[in-house]
Amino acid sequence: MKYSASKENYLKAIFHLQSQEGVVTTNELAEELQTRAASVTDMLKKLKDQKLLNYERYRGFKLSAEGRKVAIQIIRKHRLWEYFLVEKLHFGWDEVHEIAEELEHISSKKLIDKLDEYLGFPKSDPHGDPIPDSSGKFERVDQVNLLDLPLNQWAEISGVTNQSTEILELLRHKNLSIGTRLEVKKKFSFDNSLEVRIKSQPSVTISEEVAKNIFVKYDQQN
Amino acid sequence: MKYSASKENYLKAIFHLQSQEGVVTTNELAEELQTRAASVTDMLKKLKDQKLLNYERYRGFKLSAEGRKVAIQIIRKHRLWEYFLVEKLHFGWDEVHEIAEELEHISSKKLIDKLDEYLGFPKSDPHGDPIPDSSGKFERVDQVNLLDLPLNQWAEISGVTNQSTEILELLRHKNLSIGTRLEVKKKFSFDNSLEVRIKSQPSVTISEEVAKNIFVKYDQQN
DNA sequence: ATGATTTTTTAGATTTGTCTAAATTTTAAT
DNA sequence: ATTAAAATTTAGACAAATCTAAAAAATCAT
Repeated sequence: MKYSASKENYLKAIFHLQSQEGVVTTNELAEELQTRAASVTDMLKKLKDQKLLNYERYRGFKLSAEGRKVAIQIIRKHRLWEYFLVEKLHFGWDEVHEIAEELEHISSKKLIDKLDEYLGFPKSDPHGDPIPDSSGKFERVDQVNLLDLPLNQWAEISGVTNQSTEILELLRHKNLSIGTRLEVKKKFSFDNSLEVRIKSQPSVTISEEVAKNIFVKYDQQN
Repeated sequence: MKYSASKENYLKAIFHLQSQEGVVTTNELAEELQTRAASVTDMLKKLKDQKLLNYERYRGFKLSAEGRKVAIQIIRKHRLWEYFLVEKLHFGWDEVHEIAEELEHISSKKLIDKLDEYLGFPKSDPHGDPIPDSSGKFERVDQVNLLDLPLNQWAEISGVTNQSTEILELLRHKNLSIGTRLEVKKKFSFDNSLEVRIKSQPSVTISEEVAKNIFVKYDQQN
């Protein structure tokens, strides 16, 4: 079965939202997709007709098994292309999201499997997110939000959720990227900002707004 | 400026047709794009409004300078992707056309320039067609149609125009591909079929229908 | 050169995905 | 338990790209 780019974007967005909230609402999805609630309702009906979605009007919705399968394949494509762009074409990891948004809709399954092989079956993309394998399985990484990292606990940045150019620019400026090891030295309860120390560098301040989007993995070494 | 995939396909098709005939007609283009003449007329008006086309009703049409520029960039993308698929992902050269038809509509200019660099600025694609450079210039290859190759003249296959799966399958079966050296041993005027000899292999027969689509370069060595 | 044929265009519909404005349903507050 | 507010859906419209059927223009054949 082949779906339009628009439908694929809906499925992907619902997948992301439901993994945070369980069930998704119309307004949430409209916000995520930068569109109007009425447009979302229209599309929900179509997705339901195609049995990609469990949806009762006014009741919220979540993907069907089939819808989930399709969404995961789109995510697989997105992340493999991002990996390709960074590792092979030497794009900065903050430049690749938009391009991958287009590439993820190329339909050939054979293409994506060959690309996967060519890249050496990578397990995570340049933002630290896991890449599903050909059958749709992917590792759940045990990452924790930077806001929840205990003081003086060394950890490694493993992912950034909000992939806007703006946040990525900010992180780059502060010398933070996937793989950077850091510890939280202080938390200010007034504005929930953090003071973060990077090995062998002066510490930097990070707002709650930014920290919310940073996920880290505990670091064994230290 | 960004154009829809559909418009890009029209521009590309017009480019190809006008390079053979000078001026293009509605029916020709409808045939090429497997659509109806009425649909073509509709689109011609839009392309004219966007100044991509010189078109007067009932009079035929050709690309404007701008339309030509856009078409060449699409062709550049198509051929670079084909090269990538064959050289890096190890697709057969007869499998890549369809996939490249999708990839050619990815919009990022930076992507395509980086891809070009990554591939080592190739001058021609796996079908032997020249790849325009970043500024739109490309080599005119001095190729001749196989039907026009004199008897007993060694030459090398440099291109195949009709890139349907069917013809490529047939060629593969007869051990013919880009780069194959051959000479025409006999021409049968009854059906314009050819008997062709490949170095160190028994000769094969090729119908006019197939030969029409094969272009060759004269071979110095022999 | 004029009537027949072919080509091209127009008119009007259809599909997909979107929108605004209005109506309906749910939820929240008193 | 009502009512006010918020969320969601429906109704109706629009743009892009396509289609069929009919009309108009160009070309061909005698």
